[in-house]
Amino acid sequence: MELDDRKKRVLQAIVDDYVATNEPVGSKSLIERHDFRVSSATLRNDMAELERLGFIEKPHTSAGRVPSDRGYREYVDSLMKIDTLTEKEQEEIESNISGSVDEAAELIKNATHTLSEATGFVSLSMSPRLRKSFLKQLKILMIEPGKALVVLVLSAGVVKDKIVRIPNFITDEQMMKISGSIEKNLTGKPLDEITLVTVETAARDTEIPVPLLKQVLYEAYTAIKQADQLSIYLEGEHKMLAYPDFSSLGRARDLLGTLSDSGMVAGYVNEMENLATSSGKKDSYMIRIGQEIALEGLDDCSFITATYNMGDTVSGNIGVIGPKRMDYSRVISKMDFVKRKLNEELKKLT
Amino acid sequence: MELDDRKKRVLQAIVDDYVATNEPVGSKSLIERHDFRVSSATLRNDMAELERLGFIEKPHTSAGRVPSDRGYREYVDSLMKIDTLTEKEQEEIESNISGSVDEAAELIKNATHTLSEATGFVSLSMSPRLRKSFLKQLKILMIEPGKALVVLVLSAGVVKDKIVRIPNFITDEQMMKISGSIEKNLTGKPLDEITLVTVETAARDTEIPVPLLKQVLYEAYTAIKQADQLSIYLEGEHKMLAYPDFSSLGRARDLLGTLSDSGMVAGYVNEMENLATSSGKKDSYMIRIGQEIALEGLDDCSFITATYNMGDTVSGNIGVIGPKRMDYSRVISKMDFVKRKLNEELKKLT
DNA sequence: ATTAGCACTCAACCCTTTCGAGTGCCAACA
DNA sequence: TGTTGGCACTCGAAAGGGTTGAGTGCTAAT
Repeated sequence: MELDDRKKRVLQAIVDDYVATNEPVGSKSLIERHDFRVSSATLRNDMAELERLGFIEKPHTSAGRVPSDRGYREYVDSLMKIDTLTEKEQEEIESNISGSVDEAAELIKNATHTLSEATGFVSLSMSPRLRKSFLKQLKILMIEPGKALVVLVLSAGVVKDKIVRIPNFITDEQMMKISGSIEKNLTGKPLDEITLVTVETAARDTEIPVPLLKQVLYEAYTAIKQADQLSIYLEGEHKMLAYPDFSSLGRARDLLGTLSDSGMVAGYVNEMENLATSSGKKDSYMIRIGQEIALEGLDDCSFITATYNMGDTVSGNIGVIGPKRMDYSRVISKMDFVKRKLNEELKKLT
Repeated sequence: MELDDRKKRVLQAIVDDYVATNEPVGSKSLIERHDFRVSSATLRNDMAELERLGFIEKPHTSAGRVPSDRGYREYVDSLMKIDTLTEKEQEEIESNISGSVDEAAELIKNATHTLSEATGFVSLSMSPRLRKSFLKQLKILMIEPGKALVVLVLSAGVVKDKIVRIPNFITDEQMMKISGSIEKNLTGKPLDEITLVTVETAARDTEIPVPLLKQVLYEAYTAIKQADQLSIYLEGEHKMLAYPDFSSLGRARDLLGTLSDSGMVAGYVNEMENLATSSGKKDSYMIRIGQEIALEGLDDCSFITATYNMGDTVSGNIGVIGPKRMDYSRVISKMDFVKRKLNEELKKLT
């Protein structure tokens, strides 16, 4: 069921035109805009065929054709050619991302912001998946009686901390001992190999009374687990309102409603990432179109993600959500460029 | 130019009805819904007068009346009666805010979330203004050569940290000395009294080579200043789309566009707070209506803020942004309750 | 000061008409 | 067999026109 050459061109032209004009495209206007050397009637036949195959559809009987999800899919998979950014576009992105930033989190935020600005769409980033990063330091600072700060330094230069409750009468010195022995025994271990048991055995030979010890260890453990938690950063939601695709209040509300549930979006991105990783087919970017996205209200959107890297074992995602009627080529090339720059900058931090 | 009694009642009724129905209210329907003991013609006269005075206006010649900004102002200033929350409402809020949370930031976020849920509007919180809080601890942790973590513990239990660059060859011991003497000399000082000079003099008598010292001190200083920076947290923007007041795409876009510029909103809130503080008239809450709000796109909104407290010297704001056609009484009482609960919980943390 | 009555206004709604881009299909053609 | 011109048909969008009804201001009487 391969499409013949002209049909491919027709589908490509339909997507291009529809993206550009937001009007269903008809056989006649196709002829006008493109140099097909055939008549409109011929195209009509081709279009009827494309419709039969499910690549395009008509909003109503007497309107032009519009690409279906499958049509877009075919387009991004084999028809579009990724274009390259102009010098100016590159510079613009570059100047926004680089800059003297000392924390990875901020850098990633910058990149996300830049991505949203550059594409005009919603952009997002997932915090790095730290479960494969390893512990470099663990300190517990006494803040006041009953309260301490657990500070974790992880590979890839990430620092996390958490305020925890501790027994009131524990001394500074005891705390040093505990954190010292946790640190000594767990340094170099990936986070996902650290369990409550590992923490407990790590601190076994400090001579602290067990009940005291237990609570501290438990809190240290939760601090470690918390560091491992994913978070998501979303930006530019309001930009979606500018696109006619969401000019119906209802659609816009559904969309923004879903996006506002950042936990849900994060879960979805994560799931997709896991799926892609485990299935082995790891492209440089990943596209979900329309109904392929298992999130309510995103039926008219496409969701494009890429993976950034921090060191060898740690990675996260950045992504863009826009109307599925988008200029995929531009968006992908921009995202790719942002990703590359981000990777470069992240490398500098380590 | 005091309004006579009946005119007050008329204005009040108009606001109430308009808030409830979102339809311009006419003399006849006023009579039906309220127990005025006069005829519609009389009300028409009153309404004409209220319009002349600028409290109400007509969308078009032959429609009913709608409160003007000034009308709402009069309403909130002297007509409305704040109602009390039902047990159930109270419980709902209470259960959402309390809970075992160890960090103030998280608590405030919870409160903001609750506020948005309870009102159905956009809610926001400003981070505590820490300039009046004082330094309790300052530690500098070496992370790796050239990189350190400055950890500040402030009064009111707030902890801030920042990764900074330091000279490569500085030793652990030297660092201890530096942070030790900064801490010793600055502990107890309010943040806003700490300047680069104070920091430098604080560490004067460590025997570290000056160039090294200078950079570390500078970084410590920036870390302190950064802790002092305000940030804002906004939630529930998408909820505004549910209100007919923003059913025009244009208005909705302007509104969400402005709200997405969180720096701008933060600046505005801060400015208002300063103004209120300096002018001395410190109410338990503060209302800005429609055009009174100096932010683009919020012409149809009202902006209500209150102040929460962390300890004696530190405070911040929580607030609600909703359509100006809102049930002020309910919103205010809810916000007030959230504020009180938040204050209670914050107290528990210290 | 209040009221009944009346003429007037104007957005909202509904109905109809017109318009035109686009379609499917067919018969003719290379 | 693929391509083409021609033609009848479809149907949403836009434009026009009439009706409705809630609401108003004004006036004269109470």
